[in-house]
Parts: sequence; C-alpha cells; structure tokens
Amino acid sequence: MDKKKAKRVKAAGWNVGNASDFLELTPEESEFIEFKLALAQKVKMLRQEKGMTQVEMAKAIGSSQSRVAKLEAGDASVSTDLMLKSLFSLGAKRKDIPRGSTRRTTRSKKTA
Amino acid sequence: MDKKKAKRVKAAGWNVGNASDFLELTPEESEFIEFKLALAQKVKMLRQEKGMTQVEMAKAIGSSQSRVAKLEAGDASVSTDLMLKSLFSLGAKRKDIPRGSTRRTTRSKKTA
DNA sequence: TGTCAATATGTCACAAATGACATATAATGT
DNA sequence: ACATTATATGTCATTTGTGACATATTGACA
Repeated sequence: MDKKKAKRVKAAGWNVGNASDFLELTPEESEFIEFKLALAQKVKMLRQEKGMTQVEMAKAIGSSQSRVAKLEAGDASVSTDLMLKSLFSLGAKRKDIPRGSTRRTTRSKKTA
Repeated sequence: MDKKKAKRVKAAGWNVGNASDFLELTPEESEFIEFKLALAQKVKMLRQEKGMTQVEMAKAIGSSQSRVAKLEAGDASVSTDLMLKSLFSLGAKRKDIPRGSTRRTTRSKKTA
C-alpha cells in the first residue's frame, strides 16, 4: 500500500514500530512528520551552503555534534524547537520555513 | 527603544526576565519567539472558527484544557511541537503555517 | 443578583528531550 | 596503505515539557 511513504519516513530515521503500525498514521500525524523531515532537510541544506561543519553548527546553537547529526537525519528524538532554532541560527527567516512537500534529493539506490 | 516589541512579547506571556534582558535578544531568538506567537494565534483562530472549546481541543490532541490555554496565550512553557500538533489536528496543512509577521488583531487599548 | 460554561493561572509527578561523551563509520587526501 | 576530518550511532544523567488537577477569573444569560 503506501510503501513509498513508509520507506521515506523509515529512511529518515523515524521509529514507526512496524510497517502495519505505520499505516495507522492519521493525516495530522503524517503532516507533522513530513514537516519535521522538511525542516531537517532545510537545516542540512543551509548548513552545507554555509560551509559549516556539524561541530560548528552545534556550537552555534549550544548543542553537540551528535545531536545535530540526529537532527539532520530527521531522528524522532529531536524536537521541532531545536530544528527551528537551528534554522534561525543559520539566518533563515520565518518565510524560509518549508511549506512544500518533502523532496527526495538523492537519486534512489541502485537496486543492488 | 524597542518598547513596542517588548510589550508584544511580554503581553503574550513570555518571561523575558526584565526589560534590559529582553533587549539582549538576538535576531534568531526574536525570530523564534515571534514564530511561536504567530503559531499560538493561528491555533486560537482556527479553533474558534471551528467553534470548538479548549476542552474539546485538548481532547483532540490528548492534552488538557490548561495546556491549551497556555498554548494560545503563547506561554513559553509550551513547545512548538505541541503547537504544530494542534494546528494539524485542526486540519491545517503545511502551507497554513504562518509566515507573515505577528499581526495585532485587537484594536489597541483605549489609552486608559 | 446568581448560575453556568469557558477560559486563565498555578503546581507537581512523570515522561520526553537535551547536551555530553564514547565510539563507529564514512569521506578525503597523501 | 595510513592519517585526518566529518558525520553517524548509542547511552545516560540532568533539564525541560507534559498532562492532570485545583482553583480563579471571565463572560453570557436569566
């Protein structure tokens, strides 16, 4: 069924328990998760654009490299608060907050 | 100096310590706070549009009336996560997330 | 006036997120 | 191959947010 989405979410590090659990996601849950994933991507993008390392980024927001890594991976243990603080600390404004749907930038694995 | 902003923030329930502390807010801190205030307003607006009470709203997001009240008041003890969950549970989509600046809807007090 | 529903405010035990740290795994250059 | 730097993953003690509850305030309607 909605395997595509399941894979997207799972791939981004969300612990959705098991596949059938996942399919129980309400629309608002999906909306929320996708928003967080979009935030995560944006943070990673902006940081790289600025040529910063995760360590530098961490220092900028008073956190640690490991947390930044989890943040960018879209880990469920990271709050939107931290993501937004990161975004803003990268110079983003309110209007830069992602609204469109989560875009896959990677070229999809090579069907090994 | 920036008294207008100070009043706006303070009025919304942010504990900014004292006025001089407040003036030390970095641009990203301001951006973050204003975003949260905009979220709070939007939640209140949508809920009222739907003719829901805070109690109903609370049940919808698995929380309590008091927390919803604090949320809508822009209380600093409420996370953006809860605000976003509320927004989405009210049927908002990602594109409904506020981007513009915080608008005062009230007609400004009548100069006592 | 009193009553009733909605909202606001304060507190607290519990749960969730945090930064820090260790360590593993890329990635890049020599 | 070996360094070196960047990023990923896992764990944990402390901090922060949470729902629940009591209670106060507000507003509307008789």
